[in-house]
Amino acid sequence: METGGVSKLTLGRLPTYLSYLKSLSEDSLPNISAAAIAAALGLGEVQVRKDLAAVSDAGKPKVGYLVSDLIRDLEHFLGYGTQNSAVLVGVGNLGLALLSYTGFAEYGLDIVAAFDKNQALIGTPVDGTPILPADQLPDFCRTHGVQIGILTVPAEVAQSCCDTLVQGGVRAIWNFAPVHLVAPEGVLIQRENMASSLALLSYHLKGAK
Amino acid sequence: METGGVSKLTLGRLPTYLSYLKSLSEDSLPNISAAAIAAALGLGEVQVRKDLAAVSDAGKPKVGYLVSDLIRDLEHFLGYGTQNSAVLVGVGNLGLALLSYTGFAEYGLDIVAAFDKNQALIGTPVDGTPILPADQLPDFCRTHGVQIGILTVPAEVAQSCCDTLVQGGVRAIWNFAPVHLVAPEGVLIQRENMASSLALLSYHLKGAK
DNA sequence: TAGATTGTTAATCGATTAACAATC
DNA sequence: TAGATTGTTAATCGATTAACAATC
Repeated sequence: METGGVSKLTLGRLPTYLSYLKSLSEDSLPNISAAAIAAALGLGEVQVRKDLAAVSDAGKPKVGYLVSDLIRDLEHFLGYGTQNSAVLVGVGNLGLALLSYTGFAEYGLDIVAAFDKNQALIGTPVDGTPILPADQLPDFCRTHGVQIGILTVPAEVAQSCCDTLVQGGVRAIWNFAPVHLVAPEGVLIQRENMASSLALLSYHLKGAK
Repeated sequence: METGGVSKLTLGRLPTYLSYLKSLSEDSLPNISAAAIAAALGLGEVQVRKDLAAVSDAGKPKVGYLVSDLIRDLEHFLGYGTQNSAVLVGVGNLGLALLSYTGFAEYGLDIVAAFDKNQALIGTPVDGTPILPADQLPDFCRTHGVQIGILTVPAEVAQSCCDTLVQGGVRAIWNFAPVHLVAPEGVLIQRENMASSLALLSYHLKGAK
């Protein structure tokens, strides 16, 4: 998959830099070196420099980076200025949690509606987000130009929900269901694989006796 | 970090194989080939074979794998038979969602208690899990031999909660807070980086015009 | 036996790291 | 100027893939 000169791994680290820099911005020092960032985040110095060089030319020898400029460049590169509208499909426990999480706006994500097939849930908005019947999903996406679908449905129905989202013109899908999804060329499937994380935890404990 | 001959990436794929095989087990065919698994999961054939070879010797030329044997070997390797007790710290939206998610038991994870500093939450169990005051955290972990800590607290307090967990003898931490945590040698920090996923989604959309 | 499928050894690819050059 | 720090070019490392050998 092409990401325009920036590797997926680099791209995945950029939000970490950004959030670290933001946590710093109250502090008085206007500048920071790549070495300092690396130390704070437990990364290699050269890696940090290479990552940042791909995104910003605000670095000055001897001085380092101006924190505010670097924040601006990272936000611009990540597209956090422009909001992407999203729909959430599947208002179970996890879906509810994501709906009521207020931090997504900061990442340019705007959840405009949620969908569920359970009639009992429909009509009562969660934190201001309306919950609509599942059969309105494709029309809603088309009408509102929704670009992102968040899938928090059971594994068994994830693929069919994915298909419906694609029908509706959605071009990126954040999949929390523990299954592999198939979608046409041009539609990004980003899987949040919690089982994978759990495996790493569990294996570490097993190995450590 | 050592994982005993199996790379982190391989290890991360094993739960995917396992869950796919389980979804298959109702079907009548007792055998499956690595090629079929690869096709279903969108992976390379050789990669699947290599991953499975690290975990099982149930593969037979011409026949493939006996699904039930492969499931057994994967579960054994991942340690899903032995339950690991865990505590959850921070009963906000995400914490609540994880508490009420019933699927973790399948992965050998047993959340035995949750902790919060908010008095209003304490005392009322969520789905059978008691919520206790934060100051009892280290003692509880020691007394109950808790091995895993799940951190769903705000970024600002994540490091200090992490330290408390380590004090309590916890040896693996699943961190949902958007910060880098520092812990002593031997304590695994597994970060669930949602911001990273969002960056990939957002960047894909930006690139696709 | 022939062929399908596994498992392994060697080649490729991509990301990280190390060494160096550039510059404020 | 000297030194700190950036940015880049080359070397290393690890994972994936391709080619092959083994075997039921």
